[in-house]
Amino acid sequence: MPPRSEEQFEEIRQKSREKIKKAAFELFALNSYHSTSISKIAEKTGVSKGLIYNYFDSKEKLLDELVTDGTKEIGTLVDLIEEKADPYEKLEIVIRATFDMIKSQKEYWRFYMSLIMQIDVLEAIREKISQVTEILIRKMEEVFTAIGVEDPKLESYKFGGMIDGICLHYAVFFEDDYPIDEVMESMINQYCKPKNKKHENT
Amino acid sequence: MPPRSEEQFEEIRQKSREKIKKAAFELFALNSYHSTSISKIAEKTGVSKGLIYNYFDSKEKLLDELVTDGTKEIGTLVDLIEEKADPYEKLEIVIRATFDMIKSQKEYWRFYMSLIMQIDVLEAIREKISQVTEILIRKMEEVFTAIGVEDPKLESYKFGGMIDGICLHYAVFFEDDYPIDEVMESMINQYCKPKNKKHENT
Amino acid sequence: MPPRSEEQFEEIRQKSREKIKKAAFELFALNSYHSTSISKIAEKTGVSKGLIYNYFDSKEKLLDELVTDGTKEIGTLVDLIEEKADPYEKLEIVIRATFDMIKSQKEYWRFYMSLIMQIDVLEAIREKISQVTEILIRKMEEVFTAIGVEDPKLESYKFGGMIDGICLHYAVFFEDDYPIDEVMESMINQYCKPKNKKHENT
Amino acid sequence: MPPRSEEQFEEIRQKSREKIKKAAFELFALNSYHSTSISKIAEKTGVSKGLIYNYFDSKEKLLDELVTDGTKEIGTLVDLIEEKADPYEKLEIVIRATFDMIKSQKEYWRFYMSLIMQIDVLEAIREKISQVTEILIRKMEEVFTAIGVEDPKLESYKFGGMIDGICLHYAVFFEDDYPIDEVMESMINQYCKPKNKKHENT
DNA sequence: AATGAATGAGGTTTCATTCAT
DNA sequence: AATGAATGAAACCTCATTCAT
Repeated sequence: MPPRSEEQFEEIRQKSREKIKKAAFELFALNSYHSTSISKIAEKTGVSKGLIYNYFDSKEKLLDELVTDGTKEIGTLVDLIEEKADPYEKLEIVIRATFDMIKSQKEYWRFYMSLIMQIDVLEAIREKISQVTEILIRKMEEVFTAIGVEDPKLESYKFGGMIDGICLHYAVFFEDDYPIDEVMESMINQYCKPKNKKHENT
Repeated sequence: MPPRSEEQFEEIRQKSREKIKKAAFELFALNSYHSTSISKIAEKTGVSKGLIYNYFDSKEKLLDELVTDGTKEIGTLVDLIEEKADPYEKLEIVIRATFDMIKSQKEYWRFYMSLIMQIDVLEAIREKISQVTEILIRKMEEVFTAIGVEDPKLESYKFGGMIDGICLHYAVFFEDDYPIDEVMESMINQYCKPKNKKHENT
Repeated sequence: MPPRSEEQFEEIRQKSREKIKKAAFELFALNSYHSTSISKIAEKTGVSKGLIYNYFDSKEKLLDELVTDGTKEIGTLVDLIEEKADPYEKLEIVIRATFDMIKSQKEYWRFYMSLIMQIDVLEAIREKISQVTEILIRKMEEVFTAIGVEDPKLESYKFGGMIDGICLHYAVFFEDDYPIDEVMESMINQYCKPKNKKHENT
Repeated sequence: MPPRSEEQFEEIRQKSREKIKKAAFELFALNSYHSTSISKIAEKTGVSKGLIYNYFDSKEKLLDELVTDGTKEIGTLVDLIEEKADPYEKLEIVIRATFDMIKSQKEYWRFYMSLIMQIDVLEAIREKISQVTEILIRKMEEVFTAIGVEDPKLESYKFGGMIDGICLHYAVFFEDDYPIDEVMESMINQYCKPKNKKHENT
């Protein structure tokens, strides 16, 4: 009677890891990294404190893994862009995808914003998040070049700034009364329609 | 017959208070509120832990005072806007003043961004910061109404978003290679020139 | 598959709790609540400071539990009274039980006396102790009524006062030379013999 | 122009000392010795912390002086006894004087009770208070001998116990509903009337 | 005689982490 | 794989006391 196969064990391990990460994430997002104790995570997960240390070397490593997961998810945005050919559609997909993501995971986003602000929360984490932003802005530069705007680099900085700024206001500054959908449509109107005059006239 | 005059005492007090606030501010900004201990503040200030409690009722009150100081400063932005009559000039002064402020006090700004992200940092403090943003956006709405854009409210949200987003990228995400001055001029070009065509054509 | 059974854990917990309570009690009784630090309790118990907070939410809760334990014990006195039918025997049992208790647990009693005197020791705790005294005095009033003394209420206040006063002198004021047994017998002589003359004559 | 005569200085000193002692006493009585800080005493007195240390070597010495003052006051009780010749009147004066004192200075008495319970509050202080009690009980023994009761020593212990017990109940245990006057009269009735029958019959 | 800024030891409490089972 | 009792460093905070003026 073999107790359990290797895979079964591995599956149990994975499930436990995920449960812990889910609980930790929600608590970190809701109450901040510092005020969330391992005890609370264990309690919310329904396991013992000791078990958490079976899966994660330390509280910081647990955080690190959460962040890595998150940046991966954001990375899919880049893939979405590649799928479209038309630059205006590329802009639109970036806008829509970003706001969809933030709307469905307000807490998530707030969490990442929160993390990046706290230098002491492991410099490596900060960099990871910053890099994703930078990559996106570089990608947008290509898009604006394709469209043919005057200064694609600066346009891309402003575009990226507006997106992140709106997200910031929506998720963090304003409590519940932010007209996120209308603002999104307004952005799409502004950025994703060929400005005929400009092209025709110049 | 007090041995030192009231004024002498007041001067000593003010000096100590300022020294403590300065040290606290720098540490909070660099390492976050939670990971900065009173001990570290005392050490950096060069005084005893006890003295800090002579001047500030608690760590939280100390933070509160720093925030109040900061929001006061931001409040002057509103005054600047009132001084100008032309709406385009109003927009320009907001852009210039904001970026000037953030350039000269990168750490300061980072500090406030950091605070607002940390839910557990006393709700009252967060609100104080949020309100300032909200006031500015409402003010901008008036300006866009004066200019006669189609949807002043949404325009104002986007404008405010872009400013804060750029600040965020400059002060937090990008290390040192952010072309803040060029981006600023580009924003001024975009927002502060009468768009003749629009008005003429429509 | 818990490595130790629930009962094993429970047993360990109970043992630790009791050890801590015992040490705390002795220190509180000897040196007062306020001058007994958690450090000292931990040291005397032979555990770490942290462990005490595993079992008791705060120093005050620890005190509260000690008091609750004590008042329970005193409550048994009331039961003893009910067991006897004759009022004189009731008086005798109160006297004997009280003095027996105080003799065997001088420190204990001193502790409760000490607590009730310290206004700042959580009003709720003081009330708990006061109530027990009040209940006993009301009970004694019934007994004196049954005996038929002139003013049972006042007699009961005096009786209760004498008992507590003697206890106070024995446990707190006089060091070691208090003739507690003789005083007790004298009280029994005074209170627990039918005063024939009185009843016969009047 | 001599600044001030030696006596004037001394008078100022005495006044300040008294003001400080009064404030300290009230705070100690109301909030306990441990929770009363030098700061609070200084504030209530209207002087600086430093000045208190000009007059009293330490917080403990200040307490010591208060206790010494108090025991002196109680000492006058002994004098009162000597003034009366009749033993019954002696008993009555003790009862009346004690209850008068406690009624007019509930807080005062509570304070002394509180102190004696806290061993760590300087053993010397405890002894001072205990001694006064002991002296009174010895004096009462003489009185009961004069009256001719069977066992004057035990009678004296019970008498002293009853007085202190009633005081304890009145000042500490019962909040406001203690019939102190009636209990006092009842004690006088019990102890201060010649018990003819007893002497006549036996 | 008088002030109050400054100190520093020590108080209560929290919590990441370890480890015997 | 899993438990939770136990640890100990470090957090915030208080306060008796000193001392320059």
